[in-house]
Amino acid sequence: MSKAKKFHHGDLKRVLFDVALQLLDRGGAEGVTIRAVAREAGVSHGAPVNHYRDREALLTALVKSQFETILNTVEEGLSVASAGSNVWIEVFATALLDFGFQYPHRYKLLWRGDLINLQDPELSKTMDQIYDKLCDEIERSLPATKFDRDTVAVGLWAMIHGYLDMRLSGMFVPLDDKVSGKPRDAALIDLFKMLMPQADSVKADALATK
Amino acid sequence: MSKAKKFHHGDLKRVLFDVALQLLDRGGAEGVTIRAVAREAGVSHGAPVNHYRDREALLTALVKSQFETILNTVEEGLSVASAGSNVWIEVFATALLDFGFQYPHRYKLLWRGDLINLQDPELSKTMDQIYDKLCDEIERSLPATKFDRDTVAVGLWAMIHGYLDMRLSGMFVPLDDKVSGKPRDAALIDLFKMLMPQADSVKADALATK
DNA sequence: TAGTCAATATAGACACCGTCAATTTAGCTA
DNA sequence: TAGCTAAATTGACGGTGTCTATATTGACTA
Repeated sequence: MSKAKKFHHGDLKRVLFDVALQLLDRGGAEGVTIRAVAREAGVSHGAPVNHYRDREALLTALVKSQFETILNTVEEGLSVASAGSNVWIEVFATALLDFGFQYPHRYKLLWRGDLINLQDPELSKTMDQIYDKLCDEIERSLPATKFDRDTVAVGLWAMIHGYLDMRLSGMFVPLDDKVSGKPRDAALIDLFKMLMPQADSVKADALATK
Repeated sequence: MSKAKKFHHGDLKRVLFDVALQLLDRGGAEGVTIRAVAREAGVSHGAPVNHYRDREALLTALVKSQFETILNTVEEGLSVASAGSNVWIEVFATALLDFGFQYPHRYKLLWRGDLINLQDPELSKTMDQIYDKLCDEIERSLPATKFDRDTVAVGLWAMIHGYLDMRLSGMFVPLDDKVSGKPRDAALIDLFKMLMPQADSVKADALATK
């Protein structure tokens, strides 16, 4: 007999997870309270402790699953990218940007180190996998530059994350790039591509904005 | 007679502000509660409402003051920077990085759009002033590129903010750049400088493809 | 000097929250 | 069927923000 459908309310752990994700999308991390999740799941406020030790554990589970989603998106994108090109920049950037704009509250939660358990080994592992994928691609397309591949990896991730974070915090109004006419996020990707040395063709492509 | 030192506990508004900043540095935004601030100020939990409408107003006041500090640092740095050079990149980046590493909890609060009042006109004004300073410098040192100056401004700010945010969230371990031997944040500044025309041959070349 | 009054501070209440402890329930198994 | 154990309930505790009614203060006025 599977773990599911065993007790009073069936697979409560799954229900709690789904409800929590729903509440997150609706009202942000602030709205994901143990009591609200229990209420929404039709269960007493003390029930969740049997499945998630505390609020931190619940939020950590949410974050873990979302990083796994992002990892999958990145892996899928890279699997169809041609080697040697710097399509990986777009793959990685759009994976984050699309996710962030589609699920702003989920994205914000990813970086709430004060609410989740950063020591969770599964969480670290998933994050490392994403980072390693990024580094692998840099290594392949940037054999030797004056920059450490980690610096390029951190630089790209930082720029994308910073842009998303500021946008999702409502800190500034997004306008299109006045030169290329592209949305700002696309212009930022082009900007970053300029840092890639061997990409004369790519650079030309990036700059050939009409 | 000034507003200060007028009632029961003297300039309570000032005391509340100072205590709140202290609590912020100690325990992050989570630790800045109306009741804790009142307790620390030796006053009843209902007293603060006379000076800050609610918690959001108190936190917004903190954020406002910190952005003003950053603006001052940027202005001072720019006042001694030679025109036409790329020094503004360092001035802007180090203003944020130094502030963030010195006061991590203050920095994190700056971007907690869910805790503060983003509509506050004084707050928007200070943020706009910082952004405009940045754009002015870009305009002066990058007369004509394929990129909108706003894209360069957003790109720099996003990269610095993203790096700081990830570092302060405890999301990754900082290592030195293996090529230059510099700390990662310094390497990121160098990375960004490559986008500026008068620095290296690579980007001058790229920009020449206009 | 006595009186007025608005600004300020207090104290209590309410509805939340997370978490803990004691208790009851449900489902499996021996 | 009896017993065992995981799961769920219930109630409590201390914390939070914010709202009320009440009391105090201090500055100005008559």
